[in-house]
Amino acid sequence: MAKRPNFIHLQIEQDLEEGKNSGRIHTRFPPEPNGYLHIGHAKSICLNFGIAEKYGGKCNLRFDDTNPAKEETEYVDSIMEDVHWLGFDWGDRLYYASDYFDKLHQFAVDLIKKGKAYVDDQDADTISRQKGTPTRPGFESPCRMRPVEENLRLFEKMTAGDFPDGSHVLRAKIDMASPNMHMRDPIIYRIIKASHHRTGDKWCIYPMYDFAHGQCDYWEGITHSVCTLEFEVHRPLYDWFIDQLMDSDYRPRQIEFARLNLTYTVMSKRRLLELVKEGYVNGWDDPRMPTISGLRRRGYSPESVRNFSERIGVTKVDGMIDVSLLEYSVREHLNKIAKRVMGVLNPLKVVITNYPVGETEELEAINNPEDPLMGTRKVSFSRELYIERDDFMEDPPRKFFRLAPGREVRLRYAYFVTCTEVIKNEKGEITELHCTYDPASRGGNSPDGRKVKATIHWVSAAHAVKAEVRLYDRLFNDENPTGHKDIDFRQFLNPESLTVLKECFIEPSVRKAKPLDHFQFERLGYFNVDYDSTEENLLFNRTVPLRDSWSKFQNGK
RNA sequence: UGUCCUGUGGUGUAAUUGGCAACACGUCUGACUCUGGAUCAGAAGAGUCCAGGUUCGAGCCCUGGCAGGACAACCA
Repeated sequence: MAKRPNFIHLQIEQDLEEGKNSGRIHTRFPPEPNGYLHIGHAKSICLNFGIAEKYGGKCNLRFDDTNPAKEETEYVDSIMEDVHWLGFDWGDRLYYASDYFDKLHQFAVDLIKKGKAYVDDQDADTISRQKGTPTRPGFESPCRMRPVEENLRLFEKMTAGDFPDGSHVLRAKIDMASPNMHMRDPIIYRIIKASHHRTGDKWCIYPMYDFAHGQCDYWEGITHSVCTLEFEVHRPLYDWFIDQLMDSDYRPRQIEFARLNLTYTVMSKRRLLELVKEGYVNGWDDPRMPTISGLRRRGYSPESVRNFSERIGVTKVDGMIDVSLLEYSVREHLNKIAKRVMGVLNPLKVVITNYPVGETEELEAINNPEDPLMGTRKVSFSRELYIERDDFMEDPPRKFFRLAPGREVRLRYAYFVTCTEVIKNEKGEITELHCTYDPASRGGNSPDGRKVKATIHWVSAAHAVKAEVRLYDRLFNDENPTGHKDIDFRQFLNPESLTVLKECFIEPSVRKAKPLDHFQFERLGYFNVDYDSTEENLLFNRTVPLRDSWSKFQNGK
């Protein structure tokens, strides 16, 4: 896909022109391992790794693991898997904020010695109240004037674990009257007596994110710290820390961009975690989840996610992207690569009354009309078939082109058939169709050149394999589930987001398919094989339906 | 009564030094088609948040408004 430069690229190019960092470009993707990555992170990953690729630079993967209470190894593993799946690699540059705990601690001690940090032993409420509000200045803590020696001693005791959680914090001494809340003597270290996923029980105190992030960037030689808009107001604080640290004119440049919002979805790890924990979905990788692992299981390809990221662009405008753009991106890619296959989701039996009993023949079908190199395959035809229930109407409206009593249609790659009889049960439900076929139309064309208005898909009843197919719809039925003041986002959960069809019949060529293999079920949509699928119990997920002007017409009526 | 950020078709992004507001998705036509898919051709849809100003000329520069968002976790 053609990549056009976004505003961050332009700023980087300007830095390059000015000869900053002697032409070096180094970015990083810094997730907190407290949940699975989602499509919004994909945007950031594509941006950061993309910048490195574009300018011949490097991109680090760094886990921001400064809060042992929320972080787990499971998340670390999933994040690495997802970044790789998207097609990016951090080489030997895998880092953790926890790699810098010693340096950070030393830096804190240095700040104390310089009189720029102090231990506060007031409770959280009091400290919070003293901070003021965005429109009112804060006032100074009585601990602010504590002598350096005492601060050093207290911080040492904090480090040694002599104090309980929450009893003491270390604060930077900046300006309680600053119009920027983040400069009002921010807390930089707090006591958390929890075991850390990497450092174990070595530490009782942990740096705050704000005290770690900028310094990690600095120590890693990051030239461009790309992050989301909400950190814009933190930038002066990060700069303040770097001011205390820097020994040359090198300083990472932070550039903020707008996080991704998608219609009909929620995009915060906290809420996604709630959906998982409360059982509204079946785990982080439920195909209805906007997580990278969910999209993967749903059948999205890495290419389609990357193309989507490219297409939406990068700006500072906090907007909302239409999911239809994401869906367009998968269809676009899958159309090129997915093998075509015939499958009947809601089967209706058809008997070809003039076809010999017990006979079977092989017909040739094209695997992908978009790509001749994908070749052809044989599909078996016989007297008893299944077609899609939706492809027959006993009393069709004007614009319905498919099968109806007395009407002739083409069975794809096979024959022209005409419906001669509709069989019903006592309840008046259609159970079976009788048709006749035209032997001269073998392969799908009639020698006399007569036309049919529709081609429908089918499978041979005797040859088809049974499969379970899961149809997914959007998880929420409101465009902006979290955008309503007094209504919880769960209220907008779509009760029909998952439809399980257990009696589907697919042509046998899919039997050996492996999990994650993509298919187009002709005329229906793109489907992929689920992780839980086996040769005996085939299981497909619908990635996205095909564009469908007939259903659009129907719904519009 | 703050600080910072952002306002361009329905949505998302472009517009070089100030020079006919462009592209994609979506929508609607039509062509073609053994997928009501894909493809191809075309159409509608904004005068750039508002008001002034500078200029031959402003989406872009200046002034003043308005609207939306972020910031008051010992979260990141």
